[in-house]
Amino acid sequence: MFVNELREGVCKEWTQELKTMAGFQEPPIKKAKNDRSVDLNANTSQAPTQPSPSQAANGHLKARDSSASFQNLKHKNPHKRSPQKAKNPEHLRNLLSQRHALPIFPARARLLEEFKKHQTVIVIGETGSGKTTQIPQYIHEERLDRKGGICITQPRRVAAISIAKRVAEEMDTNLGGLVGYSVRFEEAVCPATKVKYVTDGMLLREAISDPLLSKYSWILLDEAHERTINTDVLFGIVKDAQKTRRSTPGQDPLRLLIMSATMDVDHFQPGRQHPIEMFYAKKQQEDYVMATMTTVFQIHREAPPRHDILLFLTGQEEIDSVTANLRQIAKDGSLAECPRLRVLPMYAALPAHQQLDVFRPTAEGERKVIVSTNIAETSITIPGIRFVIDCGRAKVRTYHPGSGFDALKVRKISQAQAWQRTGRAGREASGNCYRAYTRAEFDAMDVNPTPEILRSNLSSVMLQLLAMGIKNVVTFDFIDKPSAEHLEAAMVQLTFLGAVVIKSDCLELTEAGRKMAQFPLEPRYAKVILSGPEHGCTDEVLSIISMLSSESIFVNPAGKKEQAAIARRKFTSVEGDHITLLKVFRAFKAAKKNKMWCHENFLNFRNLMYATEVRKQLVQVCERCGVALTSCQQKTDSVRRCLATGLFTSVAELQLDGKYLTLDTKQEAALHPTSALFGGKPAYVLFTELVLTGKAYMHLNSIVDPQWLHDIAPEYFRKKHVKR
DNA sequence: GAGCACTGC
Repeated sequence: MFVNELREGVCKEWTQELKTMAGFQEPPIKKAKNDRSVDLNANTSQAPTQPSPSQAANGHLKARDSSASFQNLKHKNPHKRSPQKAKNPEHLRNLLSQRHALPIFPARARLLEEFKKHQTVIVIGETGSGKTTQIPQYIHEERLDRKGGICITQPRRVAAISIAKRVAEEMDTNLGGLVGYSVRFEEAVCPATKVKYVTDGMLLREAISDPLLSKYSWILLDEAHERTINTDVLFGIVKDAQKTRRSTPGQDPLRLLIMSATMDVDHFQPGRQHPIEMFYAKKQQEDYVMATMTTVFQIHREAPPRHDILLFLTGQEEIDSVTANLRQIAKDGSLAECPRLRVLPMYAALPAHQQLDVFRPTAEGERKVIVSTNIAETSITIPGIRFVIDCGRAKVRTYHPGSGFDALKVRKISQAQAWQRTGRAGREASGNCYRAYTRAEFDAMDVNPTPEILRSNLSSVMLQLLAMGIKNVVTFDFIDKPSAEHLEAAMVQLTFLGAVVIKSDCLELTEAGRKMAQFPLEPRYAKVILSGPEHGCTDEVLSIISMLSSESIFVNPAGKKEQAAIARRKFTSVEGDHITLLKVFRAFKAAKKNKMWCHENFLNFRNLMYATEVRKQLVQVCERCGVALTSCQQKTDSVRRCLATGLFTSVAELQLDGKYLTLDTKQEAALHPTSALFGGKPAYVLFTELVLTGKAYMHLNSIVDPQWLHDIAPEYFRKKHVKR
């Protein structure tokens, strides 16, 4: 490709809109309320976090943050003081004045009044308004928590921990005393804990053993706008518990606060955001990759050096090819007058040192162009960006119940994501954002991304709901109801696994199902563990499933592919990937969990340590459920047989033409090139995951014996005409 | 012969 082609490119005309996007005299972005209409029952009200009459009339308020003290709370704990210093009266006075300066403070009395009047209250205010740290304290100060504690959920672990630390400090108590937290693998609580910050997943676990959440008199679901699958499910659970407690004599009422931020203010906070000029494509672009590349050079010709560009594209392949093209074109003579162009790719699979390259400051007379996936949308912040170019698309993983596929497809992003990308241009100074789509296309985008619960396999959710005593999952109060097909598929899977039986049109949990729900795992993996004693290999399957719960174990550094392949061969098993993982785990243990050993063997130390933690927890659940910890040592075919008890609906059969068809839904599928079985042609393979990318690939596969399949589920496999 | 990105129990 040549510069001339780009000069004549399709996207050189832009319409300019929204002169300044983030001025904050007026909220710059007019959007629909970000939270979905939350079903308000009769005794529900919406309380503003600031008693401004005009905004109160609007039903909710976008509080403005005048103090910057909380803004980075999510990312780091800003209080690295010694505990002794907390007793320092001056420090305490300082903390108190900070609390009083928060936007939420003037609304304190009004909020408490609403809390006393209504059992469910929705509080909308931006991050930094103080709702997460202050509201629990207000409730405690008013002694409204006498009959039970306050539990505040967070979608992320770090947030739960760091906010608990801050609140303990403000309340001048030790963390783990009056104020505590509880996340997986880590907690700081005691019987006297009244204010507890937890991850949403943690509270969901708690609800399995105590569906009425009887320890608490207050549940605060924070960051509800993020619509994580756990917060969504909790919403229904808590409402259910509230109803039951209300109608049960002797039960204390359960009070529910839904706390949500609106995306616009949340992501464009004063002090963190400079004005951004917006540009839309004048007409619809046929080739968005080409359009964005054209724009790079338009900017490059005009903008001063060190005004860096962040270009959002969808995936690794696209990014690598665009990076190569841009580097090639940058050598063109007509660009001699321009700053030197440094083009850098950015995506999760990139080796760590290459990822770090994007953070290196731009040199004098140079310009950086970062070509990134949506990893740069939220997860990382790159300094120096003055221009954002947005292709308007991203890859989204969606589960398809009909075929059992997880599809990884390029889709239009939502308006909320588009604004998130835009915001990346104005972190340090005023910036510009070029959208490679028209204003009309933008308007046609969804306001928010599809909630996770509508894109997921629901078998875990359904098992959890049943374990909490929710009889009819179909009538459960979902904020967004999953389709009948999704619910049906989960029901079928749970039936196959022997977790439920259908009795008089209702699902009933079996004894095995009740045990399966105890495991923090997908039901099919829990089933494998329950089958452990029968096959004498609990120990082995625990290791394998812990490894499957972890991120990738193998490291593939660029330039050392050969050595990595040699190292990997030591662990590779002809039986497949599961036994390969088992061999790695055993070797890791034998090497005494040594970091250097991992490095030498191209294994990811952190992820192996994580697997070790998961395994420890699973062992505890086994002990609690009476699952015997048997071991088969070298009899690895028992291990594979055991795996098949939970994964038997994920089997593919070799056809005469050398391709594989899944037995369940007759989909064509191929062994993934990273599989230990790749290149071989076993008659039957068991796969862990089926992902549709270029084509349908089976990930993490093992050889299975068809006879085992008939032993495990005779009727199912007779129908599938599997030869023994 | 191929890998969107997170989070969580």
